Formats: sequence, structure tokens, C-alpha cells
Amino acid sequence: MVRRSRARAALLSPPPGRRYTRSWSRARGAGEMIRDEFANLVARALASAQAAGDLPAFAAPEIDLQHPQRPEHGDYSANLPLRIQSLVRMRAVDVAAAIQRHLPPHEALAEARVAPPGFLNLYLAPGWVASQAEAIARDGDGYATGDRGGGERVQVEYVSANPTGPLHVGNGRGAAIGSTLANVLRARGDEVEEEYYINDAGTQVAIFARTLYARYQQIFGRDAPIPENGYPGEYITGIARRIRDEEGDRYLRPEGQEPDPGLGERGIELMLEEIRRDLEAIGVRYSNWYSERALQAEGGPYHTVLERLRDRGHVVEREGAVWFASSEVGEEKDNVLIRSDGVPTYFATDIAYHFDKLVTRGFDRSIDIWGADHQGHVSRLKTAMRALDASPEALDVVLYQLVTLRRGDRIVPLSKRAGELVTLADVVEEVGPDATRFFFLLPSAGSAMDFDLELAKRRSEENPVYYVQYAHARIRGILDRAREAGLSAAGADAALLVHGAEQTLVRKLLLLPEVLETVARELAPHHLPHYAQELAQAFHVFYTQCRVVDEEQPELSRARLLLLDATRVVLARTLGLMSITAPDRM
RNA sequence: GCCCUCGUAGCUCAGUGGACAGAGCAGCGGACUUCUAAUCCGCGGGUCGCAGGUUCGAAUCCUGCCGAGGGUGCCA
Repeated sequence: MVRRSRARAALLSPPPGRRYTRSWSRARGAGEMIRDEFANLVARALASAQAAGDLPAFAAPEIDLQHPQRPEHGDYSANLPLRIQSLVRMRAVDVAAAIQRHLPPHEALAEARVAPPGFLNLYLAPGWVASQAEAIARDGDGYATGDRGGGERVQVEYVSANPTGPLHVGNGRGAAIGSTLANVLRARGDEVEEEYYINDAGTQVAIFARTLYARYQQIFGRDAPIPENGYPGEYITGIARRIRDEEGDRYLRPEGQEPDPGLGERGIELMLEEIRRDLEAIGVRYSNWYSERALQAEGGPYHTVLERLRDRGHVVEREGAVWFASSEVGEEKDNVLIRSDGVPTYFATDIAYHFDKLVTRGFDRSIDIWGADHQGHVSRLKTAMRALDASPEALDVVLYQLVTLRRGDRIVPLSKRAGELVTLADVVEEVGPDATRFFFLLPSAGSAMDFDLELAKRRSEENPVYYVQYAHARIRGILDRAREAGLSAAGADAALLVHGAEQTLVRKLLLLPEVLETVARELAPHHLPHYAQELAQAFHVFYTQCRVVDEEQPELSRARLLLLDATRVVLARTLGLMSITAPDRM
């Protein structure tokens, strides 16, 4: 996996009076990214080489540091010489050598090597690596947290499924992506709110209410047909039955009359209760539930925003409908705001909703997690924000592709066929919340995913979630064992961690801040489960190669217990950010 | 028709301008008197959909084509 760090050379003259010493005791949070420090060093070396006339003057580009795929190429690698060789009319290896000569010393840097065709490879000092086990263990749950984010007020909105039926598998994917993203942004120092937008107004809700009334009447023996385009699902009968059990026949009206609006409202309430319960089962808890009906209330955002659009001349009336004249502001076509029957479209209320987020409630940033079927909506919504002088850049939309449910080779149709699983709750019940979340998070949002129930359910080596959790449980086991033997990490000398497996493990631990940075920058939570697997693997290898509890070697045991403390913290944190449990035994 | 996303090992997927393209699973062969073998070690496996182009360098960027999914003025 290649990750990069960017630093602008121009901004990076060393702070006056600050000396870089070889001492490993200089106070620094373990969460600070060593990659950034190295990028910093390269930027300073470049500037100093230019000042000394070893390199010509030119506008310094961004310094990208990468993790080479092959360990012999170092821990970090700069390709800057290759990128600027034609600009400076020099051979890349000579550029690399010039930078190398001017590289300031750094406690973590053992060596920098020039490698053809012009890479500058940086090698971490093993002693510094070992010392980081202690720094990470000391930081504990505070590792890789805090002030690294922008400190912005961010709102993440996800799922927001119509409260007219139970959540399906696709909603689960949105839930996993949205809540994990929120967790990561919060960990990095943003002030994050998670919100569910309740579509409790509009046509779908009206159809739901009519279907519910039909089912309700059927319970009382009436021959009431499901309305045209009504919801065929059995679950509505369940709701009708529950309302009958709790409130009797109070919603029953003489045959042929319109249903009592109170019945539909009660139905939506019950549906929302179920949705909330299903989401809580996979560790999702919202800070706010926002009602579309409230949005549309007299004097509410919908009316204010529509007026504002109108005032700015973006609204036209045509063919009995009210349109957003979006073709005049860069869109391919106009879009309907109010249909000819007087009912506002989803688009119109969504404009109001997002204006409310960005302007009225003043979030610095709004991140929406949508299924790919809403893709066409992104551009026109941003255009609407621009037309309202709300910053479209403050609105990010993460689109995730759809989910195919499978059992081994067999595709499970998402139709409502009896006996087949369709709801999120069914999946969670069958495979468990941890595996459900892990599998949803594994593929990047942009790729369509197969959710294999058989694999997710399997409690064996084939299932990556247990591989990761097992690493945590194993560490707990060793820690227990150490306590029985009277050993602890107190007074440990981290410098003893020189074994290859120990060094590899610490290097993985050092990656967490970079992974979180990538997740936050790309809004791509799938890096987290991949990292979790890499980390678990580094631990399992360590476990097989390095005995921890060894009463013959108490010093080494203490050092390794320190490493285990650090590893356990990082593993638990990584799992926690995905809202997956870190078990003490399995 | 047009727009968006995707196409990488048998399967599920990472990698999206750098060095001989990676992981897990599946397959084959090894390792438990030792802190949990839900583990570890080794082996085999890829014209990165196809064809051009840009670049010192392309799975990655551009163009065209093929294939899958989604969208496309009064569904959400």
C-alpha cells in the first residue's frame, strides 16, 4: 500500500533556535506522523541545496513520500528527483545525491540512500522504532487522536432510508461507511454530528399509510385491497396487528372513508423504532434525527429557501409545475421543485435540508453517504447550493455501489420471496454484528460488493474478522499469563526490541495515523479493515517467533509486554473505529 | 443516445503516475510435549477488459471500443 505525505518546501524553513538532536528522549506524541517529519526533512534539504547552489532555483513541488513495496528500498521513499529531473536539466540520481548531502540529521533517520533511476530512500533507525513501542503504549487510547483533523464542525448524514419499511442490506453498507467515517473524523479532532434524515413526508409515506390502513381493516375482517403501488410486504400486517393490540379499533372508520392520519403517523413511528433498533444492533447511534415534515412546516427551511431561490431569479413556472432554472447556471437541464399537483419534490426539500445544514446550522462541512442510485442528484444539489450562495465545496457526497447478497455460489434475490433473507436485521442475526460491519467495510465504496452470507457466517480461518479479533484475544491471553507469572511492562527497556518480527510489528503500529489520515482525506473507510488485517498478521508472526512470557529472561519479557500493550491499544482502537468489538478471549 | 461508477490471480478485493503488480480465501506441501493451530512457514497461480496515445516511467492520466451496474425535466 502506498501512502503519501505532502509538505511544501517553501513553508518549511526550520523554526529558529530549534535543534534536531540525536536524543531519543525528545518529547513527541507517538501519534505524530514520522512520514510528515521525513517529508519535512526532504523539503528542508531541497531548500538548503538550492541555497548552496547545488540545485538550481525553482518552485518547490510537493514532497510525496511513499512506502516502497520492497523493504530493501527503505521505509519511505522520495521520487522528487525523478519528477523534477527535466525541470532542472540534471540526472535524477544527481538531484537525489544533492538532496541527500543536505539532509539534516533526525533521531528517527538511520540512513538515506540514492537508488537508480533516482529515488531517495529513507531508512528508519531500529533504535527509534523500538522506542516508539513505549511512546505508543504511553499514549494508550490517545494514540493517533486529537488535533490532526481540521477541528471543523462536520456533519455526516447516512442511511436516511424511508421509514416505510425495514432496512435492507444496502442500507447496512451505508450505515457501516457513514458511522466509521464519523468515528475516524472525530478521532482526528473534528467535531462530528451524525444525522438521520427522516423522509416522513411525501408520496411514499402516503402510500405506506394507505397500505397500513388496508392491512388494519383486514385484521378486523374487512375486505380491503392493498392500494395500487402499495407495499406488498408482510411487515405492514405486523405493524397493523401491533397497533390493533395496543390501541384497538380506534383508527377504524366507516368503510369507504379516508383513513385517520393518526394511523399512518403511528405506523411511521413504529417503523422508525425498528430502524433505530436495527442500527443500534450494529453499533450505530445518531446524534440527531431530522424530520422532513418539520423542514416543511410553516416558516421552516423549505419555505425560506424556496423564497430565497425565487428572489434570486432561479425559479420559473412552466407546464403547471415550479422549476429550478438550473440550465441557466450550468446544469444540463431544469429540475422540478414543485410538481403540478402542488407537492414538493424530494429535490426541493433536499435543497432546503442542505441549506439548513451548511448555512442555518453552520456546519463547516456536510458529508452525505448515498447509494449509487442517487448519483444523478449530486450535481444539481451542488448547483442549487451555489445558487443560494452556500458553498458547494462544503458538501461532500460519498456514493457506494449496490450490494449483492449471496450464499456461496447462489445469489439471494432481494425480492420479498418467502424464506429468503432480505432485511439488514436478518443478516445481522445470522452472521453477527461484527462480521456484518467488517464485510461491509472491506470493499471501497465505489465498487459493487458481494456479501457472501456463508463466508461471513463461518467462524473459521476463512473469515478475516476473526483473524483480527483473535489477535486481540491472544494478546489478552498472554497478558493474563504474564500477570500470573508476576511479570509486567513496568520499567521495560524498549531498546531490547531488536528482533525482525518486533520491528515489523512496531512499524505497523506507526502506520495508524497515516491510515486515519488517508481515510479522512479520501473519505474511504475501507482502508481500516485492510490495515487491521496487516496489523493482526504482523502480530501473529511476532507471536510465533517471539516468546513473551519467559521467566528466564525477565528483561526481554518486560520489553515484549510493552510491545503487547502498544499492539493491543492499536488493535482495539482500529476495531473500535469500525465499531467492532475487541474480545478478551475466543 | 448522453452522463457517472466499475472491469486486477480460480473467488472476494487492495493498489489510481514510480522500482520485479499485492492480500485474504480456495488448491498443494509442511509446522502443535512450549503464552489459544480461529495460528505460522513454503509452493503454484495475473497479456491489470481490448486498442491507441501522453510521459524518463502507465494497472493508475487521455481517446476510442467491449462488458457490468446506476442515472437521465414533475420517484426517492
